[in-house]
Amino acid sequence: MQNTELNKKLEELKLRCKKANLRVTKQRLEIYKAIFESKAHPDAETLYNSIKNKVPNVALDTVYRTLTSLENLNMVFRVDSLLAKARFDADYTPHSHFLCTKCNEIYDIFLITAQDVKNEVQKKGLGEVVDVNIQVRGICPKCSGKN
Amino acid sequence: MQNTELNKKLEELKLRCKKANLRVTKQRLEIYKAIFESKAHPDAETLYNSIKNKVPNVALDTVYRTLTSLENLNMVFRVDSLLAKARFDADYTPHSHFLCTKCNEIYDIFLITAQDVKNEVQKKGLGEVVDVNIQVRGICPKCSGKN
DNA sequence: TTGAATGCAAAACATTTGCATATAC
DNA sequence: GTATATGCAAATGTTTTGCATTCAA
Repeated sequence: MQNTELNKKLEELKLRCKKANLRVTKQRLEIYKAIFESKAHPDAETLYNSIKNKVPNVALDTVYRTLTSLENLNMVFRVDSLLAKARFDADYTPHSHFLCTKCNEIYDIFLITAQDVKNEVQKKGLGEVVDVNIQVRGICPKCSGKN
Repeated sequence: MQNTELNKKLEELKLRCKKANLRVTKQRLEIYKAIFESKAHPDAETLYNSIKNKVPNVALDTVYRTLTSLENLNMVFRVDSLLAKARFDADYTPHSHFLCTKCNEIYDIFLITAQDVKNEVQKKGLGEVVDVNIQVRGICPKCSGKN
């Protein structure tokens, strides 16, 4: 019995598809497998190329649509930020950002941990730190009340 | 004497322009002012609209070019990630990402602080946390050696 | 059978680039 | 005067959408 971990995940994916009334398609399974098996945090086009041999006629837009559904099923997530556009800041006092998924607002939050992260990365020799970007996604107090 | 803080910053901007052999233009000053004065982390189009009345003929691409130069001068920075494309991950074990600015590689790094951030945000009532995204930008050990 | 997923083509959107003109120095 | 920045237009690159067809349930 090989790939137990992957097989477990694939069963989980099938289960979640069923719960969400989504169909289990070859494309969804192959795209998920490709992400699971890669350590390179692939983008849509990379995934498209890596599954072409298994799903010859697959289209790039199917990859995009599949990524969105896998994301909604909480089977994959994006490594970059959720923001569609670049947004800018001139405030260099160390702070983090709270991105509200409801109102799309970005709030500055001040945490004690940004410097800690920098220290920890340096100390562990993981790389030379230029800056630390802590993004917290969630629902802000204003939106919490609303339905 | 009003706007001392802003004026200081504008002087700093002029100084850095001179050092970098960049010209001090009305567009650069106005775009910087608009970012400095806004708490909303504006995007390029928002900035474009907010300076139109002061620089009537300004073009959107000038805003983009100016944002790039302000970024290079370390007068502003982007709130979202540096990644041009969305990249995906299927690994839900709590981890952070080290983005190397040289090789463009994304490395998983395991820090003790992700959970701390979540706890701190919840405790302070800043919002309901869905997930914490810690991105560290820098230069990875592999690239550190190279020129 | 039937509604959801796919493939194809075209559109949408943010961002970038080429080039002639305007402008800071 | 000269090199850089700008404005305009067109291009680029990623992602999304409309629609007819295919396919999982």
